[in-house]
This record gives sequence, C-alpha cells and structure tokens, in this order.
Amino acid sequence: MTEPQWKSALYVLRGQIVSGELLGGTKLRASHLADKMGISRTPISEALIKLEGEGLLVRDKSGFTVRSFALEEVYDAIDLRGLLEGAAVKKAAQRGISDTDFQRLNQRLAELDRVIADGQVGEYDQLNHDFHVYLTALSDSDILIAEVQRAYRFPFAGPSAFPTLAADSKRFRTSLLIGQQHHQHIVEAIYTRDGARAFALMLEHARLAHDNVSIASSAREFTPQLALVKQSR
Amino acid sequence: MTEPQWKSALYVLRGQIVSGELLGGTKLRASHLADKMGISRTPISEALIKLEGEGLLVRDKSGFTVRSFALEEVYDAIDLRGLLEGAAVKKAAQRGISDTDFQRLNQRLAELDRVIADGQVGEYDQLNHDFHVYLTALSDSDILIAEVQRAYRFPFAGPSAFPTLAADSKRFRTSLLIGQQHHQHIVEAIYTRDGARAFALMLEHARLAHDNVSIASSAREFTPQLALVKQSR
DNA sequence: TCCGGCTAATTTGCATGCAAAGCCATTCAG
DNA sequence: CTGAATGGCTTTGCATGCAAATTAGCCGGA
Repeated sequence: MTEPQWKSALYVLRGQIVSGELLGGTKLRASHLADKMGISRTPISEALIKLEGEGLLVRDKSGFTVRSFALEEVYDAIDLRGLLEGAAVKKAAQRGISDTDFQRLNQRLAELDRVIADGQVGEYDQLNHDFHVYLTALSDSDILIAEVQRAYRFPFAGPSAFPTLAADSKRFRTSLLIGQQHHQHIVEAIYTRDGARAFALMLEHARLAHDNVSIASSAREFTPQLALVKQSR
Repeated sequence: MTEPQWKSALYVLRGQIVSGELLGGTKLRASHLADKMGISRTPISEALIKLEGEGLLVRDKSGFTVRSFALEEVYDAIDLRGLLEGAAVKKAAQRGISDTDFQRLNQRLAELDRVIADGQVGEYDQLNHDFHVYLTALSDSDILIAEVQRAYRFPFAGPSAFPTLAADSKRFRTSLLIGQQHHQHIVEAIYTRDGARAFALMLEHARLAHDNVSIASSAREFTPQLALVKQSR
C-alpha cells in the first residue's frame, strides 16, 4: 500500500456517502474522522476538500456537511450525465471511429447481451459501466472525458447505479433490454457518423435511469443509497 | 479581511494562471509559494488541491504543475460551456419564466445594446457575464448552475474571456453584434417556451467564441492569456 | 560531449501544537 | 416559562517539525 493516506480516506468517505451510510446533513468532523481512521487530520482535510469539489459535501462556516439531494436534483444529475455522454458520442461520431474500435464495441455489446440473457446482474453492472467509459473515451476529448467521470459521482447518476434493485423488478429487467437496444443504436449511429442521432439516443438512454430512480423510490426501504435524498412530503 | 487565507491564495493563484502569468508546465511548489505569500504551506495546499479539482493544475508524483491546454482543448472547453448553458436555457424555457424575469432580461438586453453602441468594452464584458449568469440561474437547477460556473473557469471558456482584444479588431466588433442578436433570440425562445431553439442558439452563441480564440491566436503576442495554450507545431 | 550514478539540498506528506472561533448547555433576567 | 447571556468544551485554521522521497548538482567514465 504505497497509496497516500488522503486517497484512501477519500475512497472510504466517498463510498460511505454514496452508499447512504452517511446520511445527508451529517456533519463531518476532521478530528473525529482522523482518530476513527487512525491517521492525522491533514490527509482527512484533503479528502474533505476534494469531496466538496465533487459536490458531495458542503462547507459552511465551520465544517463540512454531507449534502442532501432533492429528488429533482437526482434527475438533474442523471440528465447532466446524459448530456455530457451525449456530447461525447456526438463528437466521436463526427470524428469517425476506426474499424477496430467498431469491432471492440460490438464485442462488448455481445458480452452485454450474454449477461443480460443469463441474468448475471453483477457482471452486467460492471460491463455496462465499462461500455459507457469506452464510448466516452471515443470522443478523444480529455475535457469531456473528465467531466463525464465527474458526473458519474453524483448519487445515482452513474451508468450503473442500481445494483440492489437487481433481479426483482420486472420493469427493471425490461429497462435493461431497452437500454441494450439504445446501446446498439448508439454504436450504429457513431459508426455511420450520425452525430445528432447518437446525441439524441444518449439523452434518451440516460432518461431510462429516471425510471429506475422512481422504482427505487417506491421501495425506499430496500435502497439504502436513497438516504442521501431528501424525503419530499 | 476576515477571509480565510486559503481563499485569498486560491484567488491569487487562479488569477495568475488564467491570466497567463504562470506558464503552462510551471511547477508550483507549496513551500516556495508559502513564503512568497507570507503564509504557511497549509492554506497554500488547500488552494492547490482546489485548483486541481478545477482542472487548472495537474498533480503528478510529487507536486502540482500548471496544466497547459492544446488549442483543441480550448475549443472543447468553450463548447462544454455552451452545452451546459444550453441545457440551462432549455430547462428554463420548458419550465417557463415569470413576466418579471422576462422584463429584467429585456432590461439587461437594452443595457447591453447601449454599451455596445457606445463601445464601452469593459462595461460590456461585465454586463455580458452577468447576463449569462442570470440566464443560467433561470434553469432553477443548482447542479446545472454549479457546473456552468465550473465551466467558466477553463481558460477562455468564460462568456467574457477576451477583454484585451477589445476595440481593435473589426471582426471582434461584428461578433459582438451577432452575439447580441443571439442574446435577443435566446430570450425570445425562452419566453415562448421553445426549449429546443434556446438550446440550439446557445450552442451557436458559444461557437462565436471560437472566432475570438483564433483572432487572439493570430495576434498571440498581444494576448498574454494564450501562454497557457500549447503552441502547436 | 554525453551519460550514469552518487550525494546534498529541497520538497512533499503527514503529525501535531496552539490560538481563535463556533457550539452547547446551563444559568439568569424578564 | 421563554429567551438571552455566559462559560466551558470542541473543532477548525494555520504554523511548524520531521522523515521519506524526489530533484538537482556534480563528478567520473565512455
């Protein structure tokens, strides 16, 4: 573990926040966290500052607090992710991609098909995430890539934010199929250099996640991550 | 000055970076900066971490370095700003704005008209910036507002990034007029709830800034901010 | 001249001390 | 009983010490 302490602290804290282990509104005290994690306050502070920059914490007069999101903001975050990913695939389409990239994409599509058919939810989640990353990278724009990554960090905004819903819901399984359809069409649009179509499809693709949020919302007690989201009357 | 020291350090450093006073590739040493600014290394570090989060610095194995941008990345940053502002005005349009907001917008448009006619470039810059902030705020989405603000920080991506070009160039003055035309149409589109039109116009509006960059590029020696931009071939 | 490796000088990451500021709870006036 | 003031406790912001790591300078060999 030659990893700096502020980085591990960052990972731990970010994990606790997005997993709902730390409720929105919780005050994070550097000194307390420091001895709970057995390190000094300096690396903890670095982590807290970074998390503030990511929008997961707010810093008021004295100290950091876990931000809580209104349901509306969750939808906004999802749309933001779609918008940025959409811009990325549009750019990729306009630029044109190589045949090898096209083949790799199709290979990944096939793998996704397989795990969907087999109902391997955990596998799907990982592959889906990687697929989105790969798509974004095709934009060849460091700035876009970085901003998309950033957008993934908002709660529920990542391309694979609902592992727990998993097998249960029929609606959820349907949305996987529709999503996969989107994936295929997006690849097609990129390959045929139809940037506008790729963009539009990606917006729509992200919108699918809205449904997942409302499914999760209606089964709130089974979705610990929702602790971050302000209960609206 | 009850302002924390890390904040003033942040402002100073950010200013020096985006103004081109610090060249891309410059290594920033906390200890050195600390005694140059007469404070300790702790607040300097906070500022550096924040600047890394803003994308203006990169942190390698040991230490922070001023990022340098390829010309292509400058265009990407401008487009990103347009994309986010576009999403904001689209949302504002779909939501609909109040008559008072509409009146305030028109009032601002009139002020902009006036300073353009009078050639008060400094005034224009400030008003233009405020106008863009106001438009963005109409989205009523904290997340979008924050991300737009963030996008402004990239070099040349802000809505008023070229004070120095100012009076000189005829092309620049023309672009002001076209930009103002965009402003008017965007307000119109928002008021008539035509989200798609508002979005498209905002993308196009940001694209105007591309021209400004190339104008500046061709007069590189008069544009110190360009020091951040990697000289291509 | 160019290059590899050695030592010395910085510089970073982390720990910790300390003053000032914020927060809490109790007390006291109305 | 409500609300403001007070005092103590906690926590932050900043400074600084220190070991480990990185960089820079220097020298000798090809």
